[in-house]
Amino acid sequence: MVVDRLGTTFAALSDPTRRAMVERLSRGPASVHGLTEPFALSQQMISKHIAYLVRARIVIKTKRGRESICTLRPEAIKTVSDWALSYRRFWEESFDKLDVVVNQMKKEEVRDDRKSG
Amino acid sequence: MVVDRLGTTFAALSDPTRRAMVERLSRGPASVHGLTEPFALSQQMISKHIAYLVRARIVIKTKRGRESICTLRPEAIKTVSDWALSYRRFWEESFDKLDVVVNQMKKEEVRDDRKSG
DNA sequence: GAAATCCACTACCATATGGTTGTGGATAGG
DNA sequence: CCTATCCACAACCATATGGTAGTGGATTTC
Repeated sequence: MVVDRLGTTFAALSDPTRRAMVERLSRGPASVHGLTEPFALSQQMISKHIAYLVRARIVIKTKRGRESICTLRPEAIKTVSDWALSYRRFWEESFDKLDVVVNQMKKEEVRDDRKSG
Repeated sequence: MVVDRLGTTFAALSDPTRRAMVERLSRGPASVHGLTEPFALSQQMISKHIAYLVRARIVIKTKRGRESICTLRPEAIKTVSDWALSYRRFWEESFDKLDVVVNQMKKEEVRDDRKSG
C-alpha cells in the first residue's frame, strides 16, 4: 500500500468545507477566489484545502493569467460510488432480513390482536 | 456543523485497515480477535480502529461473554453510496462530453487516413 | 509606472491519528 | 482455584491536519 489512493480520496472528502467545494465545482469550474467567497475562511486556508483535493486527484488546477482555475474530476467521485456500490448486495440483503423481521412482528401483532380481541 | 456525521464516516473509511475490516464484516459479524488475525497489527491497535468505526456508526459492538462481536451497519455504507450518487448526473454529463471529443478525434483520424492513404 | 488583485509560500500552534508498550479486568476451561 | 484467552484502558511518540498571521510574486488595471 505505497500510495493508498482511495484512502487519500476519503480523507480529502472527510472535511465539510472540501465537500462543499466539490458540490460547488460539480456545477462548473471556479477560481480559488471564487471558492473562497462562500466560506468564512482565509485565502491561505482555502488554498490548503484545494491542495488536498488536488493531491487526492479530485480536483485539477490550471493557471490562467493570475488566476488558478479549479476543475472537478468526475472519475474521482465515481470511484467513491463504485466502492460503496460494491457492497450494495450486502445492504440489500440486510434490508431484506429486516423485512422478514418486520413481517414476523406484524404476524405477532395479529396474534396479539386475536388474543386481546 | 456540531457533528459532521458524513465527515466522520469518510474519515473512518480513509484507512486501508478499516476498509479491509468493513470488507470482512460485510461477510458476517466477527469478534475483535477475529478481526485481529488477518492483520499484522497489535490487538490494541485493532481495538482502536474498531473504535473509530463505532464512533462513525459504521460498526456496532455487542458483548457476548468475554468476546466483543462487531457487526457492520448497512445504512452507513449506503450513506456513502447516496452521497456519491448525488453527483451521478455530473460525471455522466462529463463522460458524454468526453464521447463528443473522442468522436471528433475519430473523424480527424479518418481525415488523416484519407490524406496519408 | 503604481496600485490593486489573485495566489503561493513559510512559520507557527493545537489537536487528532497511527502506532507502540505495559497493564489489568472478565470470562472460559482445566 | 488457576491459568489462558479476549479485550479495554492509559501513557507515550511521531506525523498529518485545521487553522492563524505574515510576506512576496505575478498579473491586471488605472
